[in-house]
Amino acid sequence: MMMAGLRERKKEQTRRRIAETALRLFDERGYDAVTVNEVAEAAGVAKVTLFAYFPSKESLVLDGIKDDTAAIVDGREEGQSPLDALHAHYRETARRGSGAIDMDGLLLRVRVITASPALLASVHQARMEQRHELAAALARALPGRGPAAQLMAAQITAAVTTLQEVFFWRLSQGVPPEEAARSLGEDVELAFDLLRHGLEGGNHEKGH
Amino acid sequence: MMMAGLRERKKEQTRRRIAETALRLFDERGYDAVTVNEVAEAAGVAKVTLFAYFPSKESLVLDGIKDDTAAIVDGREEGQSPLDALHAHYRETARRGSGAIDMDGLLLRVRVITASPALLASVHQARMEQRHELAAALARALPGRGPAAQLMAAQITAAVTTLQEVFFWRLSQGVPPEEAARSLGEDVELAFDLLRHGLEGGNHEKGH
DNA sequence: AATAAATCCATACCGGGTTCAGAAATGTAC
DNA sequence: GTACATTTCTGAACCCGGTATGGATTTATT
Repeated sequence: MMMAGLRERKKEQTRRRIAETALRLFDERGYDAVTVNEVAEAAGVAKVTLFAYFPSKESLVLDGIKDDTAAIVDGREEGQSPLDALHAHYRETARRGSGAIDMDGLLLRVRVITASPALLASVHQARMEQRHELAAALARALPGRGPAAQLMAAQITAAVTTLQEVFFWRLSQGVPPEEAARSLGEDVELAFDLLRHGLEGGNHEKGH
Repeated sequence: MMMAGLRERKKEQTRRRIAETALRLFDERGYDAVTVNEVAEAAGVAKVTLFAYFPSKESLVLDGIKDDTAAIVDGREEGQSPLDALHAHYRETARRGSGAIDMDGLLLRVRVITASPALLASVHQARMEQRHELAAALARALPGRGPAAQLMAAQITAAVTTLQEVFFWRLSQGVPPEEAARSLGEDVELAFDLLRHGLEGGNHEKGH
């Protein structure tokens, strides 16, 4: 009859316990200084069990941090340009931003990530894959020549990435979430203005 | 009297032997499937010795593949904008391109790299560092607000990266080097046009 | 030939990650 | 509640990349 499974509840519980233990230890002593054996022991499971729940040490931190730009492009409304769709999405994200998700957990994660070169490398790797998917989506959206889509995807991904970085950098500097969210709103407009009209186009105080 | 060092010659020779052996094995059987022990053995040295010459397995392939955009910006002529300096540099690179360096060795390296997720991740990591340096250089060059410099650095790095990728992709598809170099020249102009005037500015056939 | 310095190597070790055989827990049937 | 199948967990051994160490070999100088 399979009635909501007690097994599955325990599994989820164990999974959360492992992830939380790991994040706490990483924050206390640094990602690289904590071994997965310690995490497993502190969480009360065996190393093998830990790796049954998480495929790698990195995934203990990076579980579900994606930002699927390709899906946004693919799912845009008829007649809307890819750039407009992305602009609308990130404008909306910035507006929601402040109160929506739990800032504390997120900020903890970001703190752990930015403190570890290994995790940063992994994040970057994920972004590369995302960029390739976006390039494919753009090529679908505007079937012109290849290199243009790749160049656009690269620049868009770079801009979005930088928005995230600047946002979290502000938060880590102690800027209160509401103000950081407001600045993010401004940065989104700046970023898409740069994307649309170029680095030497507008009023963003650049000489010659 | 130190007469040109026989020691140093032997060292260089050993170093080359290790690197060439590694590249050959990686190309034959794949980077991940070859252990450094095998490389060391095939090159006739001990594992420890290999790591005395190269700091990591990756560096056997990625030795000296950087592309220092920050230095180009810092070393530009008086009155020249950062973007112009970079544009001139890559235009020149594309012109020289074809005959200058040994395409075969380079192409072999690129083939090995693109076939290995681990190496790709490492390349990407290096680019991230390069991007941060470029952001610092841009902030020095045009002391405006912070986020703009970071956004510009991100977009420029993304464009340059994509130029390389498209170039090597063409080569790997069998396009003859001279033609690939010519296409690279065109792509350089396209990329900097996009950078200067934006993704929806010019004549690069984008509809919406 | 003697000596100082550089180079090399065997071995043992560490941490991340996997494999495997079985122990423990859970679900099901009687 | 007992018996059995299935899932989950575990300890131990192992692989690979990388480091530490102490000694052996080669090279350069006198």
